Amino acid sequence: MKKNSETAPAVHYRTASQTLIDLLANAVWVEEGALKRGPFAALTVRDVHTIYAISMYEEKTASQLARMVHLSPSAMTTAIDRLVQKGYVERRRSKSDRRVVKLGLTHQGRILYRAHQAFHLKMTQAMFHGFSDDAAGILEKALDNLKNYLQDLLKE
Amino acid sequence: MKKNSETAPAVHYRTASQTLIDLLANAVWVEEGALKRGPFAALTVRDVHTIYAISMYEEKTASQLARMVHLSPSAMTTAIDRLVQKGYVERRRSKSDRRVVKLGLTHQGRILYRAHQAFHLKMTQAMFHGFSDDAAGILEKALDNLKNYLQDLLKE
DNA sequence: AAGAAATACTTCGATAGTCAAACTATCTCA
DNA sequence: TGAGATAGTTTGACTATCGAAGTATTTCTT
Repeated sequence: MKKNSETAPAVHYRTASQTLIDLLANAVWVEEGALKRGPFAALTVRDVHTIYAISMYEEKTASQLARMVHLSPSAMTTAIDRLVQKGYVERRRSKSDRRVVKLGLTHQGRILYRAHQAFHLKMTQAMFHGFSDDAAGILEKALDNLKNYLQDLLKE
Repeated sequence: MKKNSETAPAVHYRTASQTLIDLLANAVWVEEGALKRGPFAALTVRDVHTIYAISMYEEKTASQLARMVHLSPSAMTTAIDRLVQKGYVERRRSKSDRRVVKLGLTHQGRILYRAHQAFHLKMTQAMFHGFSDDAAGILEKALDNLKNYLQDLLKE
C-alpha cells in the first residue's frame, strides 16, 4: 500500500479532527448509558475507572491511585469508602508500612473489571471492523501515536 | 489495501483495546491540564465543551444544548449563567417565540472555540503523523466506524 | 536513641455542580 | 377564549470535590 496523490492530507485532518472531538465527547456518555442498563447501575463512570485502575494484578496504594485518576487524597478516601461499602474493593493495611493502604478487588470487583475490559474490546472490534491485518497495524500505530502525544502533553 | 492471512487480528485487539482505554481515560485530563496553563484557566472542561457545542454557526436553544451535553434543563440554566457571567456566551430571547432562549458566542467565546478546534487538530495531526494518504484514509474510516458504533449505542 | 520532620491516609468544613419538582411566561389549538 | 403544552428558571436537597487540620507511623538527624 504505497501510492498517494498531491492532495494534502490536511483535508482529512479537518473531518477526522471533528470526528475525534465527537468521539471523545460521546465516549463518556456511552459508557454511562451502558452502565445504567447493566447490573452495575449503582456505579458512576468514575467509580468504574477507579476500580479498573486498581486492576486485577498488582496491588496499588491509595495515593498512587489518587494520582492515577486525578483525585485529591481526601477525595480518594471517600471514593474508596464508597467502593468498599458497595463491595467492589478491599482495604488492606500494608504489613511493612502500616501507614499505607493497599487496595485490592473483591470477587465482584473482578467481575466488573472483566466486564469493563470486554466493553472496550467490543469498541475496538467495531473500530477494526472489516480491516485487513495491514490496516489493523496502521490503526494500532495511530492509536499509539495519539497515546504518546497525550502522555507527553500530560507530563509537561 | 485488501485483506488476507488467517492470523486473526484478535491479537492486535488486546493491546489496541488497552491503548484505547488509556486514551479515553487520559484525554479529559490532558484537556484539563492544557486548559489550566492557558488563558482560559477559569473554565472547566465541561464549560469548554458547552461553548464548543453552541458553535460558531447556527444558534442553538438552551434545551437543544442540554440534550447535546447531557445536562438537565435546570443544570443547563446555571451552566449558562456561569458562561454568561464569564463573558463567553450571550442569551438572546427568540423574537418568534419569546419562551425560547437562543445562545450565541461572544467575541471571547469565538476565540475559545477556535482554540479548542486547534487543540484537537493538533491531536489529530499527531495521530496521523508519518502516514501516507492511503493510511490516512484507513484511519479515517476507523474513526468513523468507532463514532458510528458509539452513536448507535447511545441511541439504544 | 530521642526528637523533629516527613509520609500516608483520614476527618472536617466549605463549596460547587447536579437533579427533580414547583413555578412563570409564552404559545398552540380547539 | 381558555386548557393544555412548551421553554426556561428558581428552589431545595444531595453529592463529589477540595484544602486544611488531624492522626498514626516511619525515617532522618544528631
